[in-house]
Amino acid sequence: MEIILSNLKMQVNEKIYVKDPETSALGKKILEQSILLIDEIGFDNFTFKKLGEKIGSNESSIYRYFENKHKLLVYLSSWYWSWMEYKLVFSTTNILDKKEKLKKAITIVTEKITHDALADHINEAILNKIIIAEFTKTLHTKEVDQENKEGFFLIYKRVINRIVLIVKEVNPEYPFARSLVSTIVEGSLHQHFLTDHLKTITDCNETVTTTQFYLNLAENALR
Amino acid sequence: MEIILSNLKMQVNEKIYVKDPETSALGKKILEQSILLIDEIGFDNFTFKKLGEKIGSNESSIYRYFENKHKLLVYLSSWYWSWMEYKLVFSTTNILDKKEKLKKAITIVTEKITHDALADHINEAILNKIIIAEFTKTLHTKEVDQENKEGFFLIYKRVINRIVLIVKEVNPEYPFARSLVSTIVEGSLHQHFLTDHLKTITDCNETVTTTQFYLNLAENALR
DNA sequence: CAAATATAATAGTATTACTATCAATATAGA
DNA sequence: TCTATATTGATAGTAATACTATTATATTTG
Repeated sequence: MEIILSNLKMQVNEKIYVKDPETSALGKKILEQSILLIDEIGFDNFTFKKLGEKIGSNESSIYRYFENKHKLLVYLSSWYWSWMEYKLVFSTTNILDKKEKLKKAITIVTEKITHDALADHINEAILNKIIIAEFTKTLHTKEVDQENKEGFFLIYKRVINRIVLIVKEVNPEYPFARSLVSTIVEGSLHQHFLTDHLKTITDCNETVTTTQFYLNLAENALR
Repeated sequence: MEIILSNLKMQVNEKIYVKDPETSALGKKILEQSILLIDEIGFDNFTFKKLGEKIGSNESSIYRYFENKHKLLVYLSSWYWSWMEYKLVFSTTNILDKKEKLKKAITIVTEKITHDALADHINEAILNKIIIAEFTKTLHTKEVDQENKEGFFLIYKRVINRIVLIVKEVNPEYPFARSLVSTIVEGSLHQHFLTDHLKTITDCNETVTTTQFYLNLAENALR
């Protein structure tokens, strides 16, 4: 997987950026360091000025890549879900047993990422932390319908619909495949968040994992 | 229920506000009109200046009730979950059958609110819309641990833990009661959001409801 | 009626979220 | 290698945001 992924460029909708950050050293630096800075101070306190200082670049240079910080977060999220899609496709294609295939898929999307490091300038473990803490903000805006039309969330939706297909293979009669999968994908981010911050309303921790909870939930739902 | 609730003051942690908005006409106007304005323009575009203009009051007067707009959103959320707790307790106390009790509880927390109007200055249907669109933002901040310590999310957690108790009555062996309930409560807000904005990744709509999906999910999980 | 309290009006600061302009530098092509 | 072009950096500036402080004016209460 490492060989394949390190040669692949994650696909991100062109409308998200002004200039493709993967095409220059500065662009890659923006991606790399914005992940670290958002993780450090949180997306709400994150500004292009602070990022400029961190990378020794001017604020105005960053604006040449992204219109605003929201679009940067949408970009990072798209990158993340594109990466997730590769992991998903790669790990499930050769599994013949349908139930095993679904198990693998659920494991991939619900696991906490701890040490993957396939693209040199993107730290996937920290990006996963950002997705857990901030992904919801990419959707919860007044512009969501417009941005959805423009395809900003295509990859995210495609990841979900790929798993929906696997669910339908396991149980074609189950009437809530899409809601089940979107609940698992979004819910697992939420459970990770609760494990980190509101432990009294989750059972997930180091020993009982989010993955176990959702494997159990899906298995019971599709029986 | 109407008589009881209209005489009850929802409990909200004192640390959330500077001055209790329920104690004055201006305070109530702030609550009433902030709900309408946040629904109209979205929380990100909402400012105390705009709210001041809307209610014919000065920005500085609003700051005497709430330190900032984040605390106002936390207040509105607490009010909402406090109201939800009353509905929950009131509707489930006299149900003896455990499964029926759980069904009722899940129905209460997953239903879309369309016409309740119990507190004269708070429009619960619009508040429910705000909770669907914006509640996640009260939790996803860098200050979440500090604010959790100060009790900002107590009522929300209490609502979840009340339902957890009912789940445990239905099936004491089930090992994921807290995660199941937090998934249902948060997930149903998410499914409502998807129904409104990303229809391709949900099965919930006017005919197949979010409530039906979660009733089915919980029933299968606890079998 | 006086005292206390609440609200309004005004002004001011620091930060944010940009945009515009121009100079410096790197790069790529002829 | 020279030159044109693209890229980045530096500076400046604007409008809006997120407040704080002060003082004046109502309003309530004792």
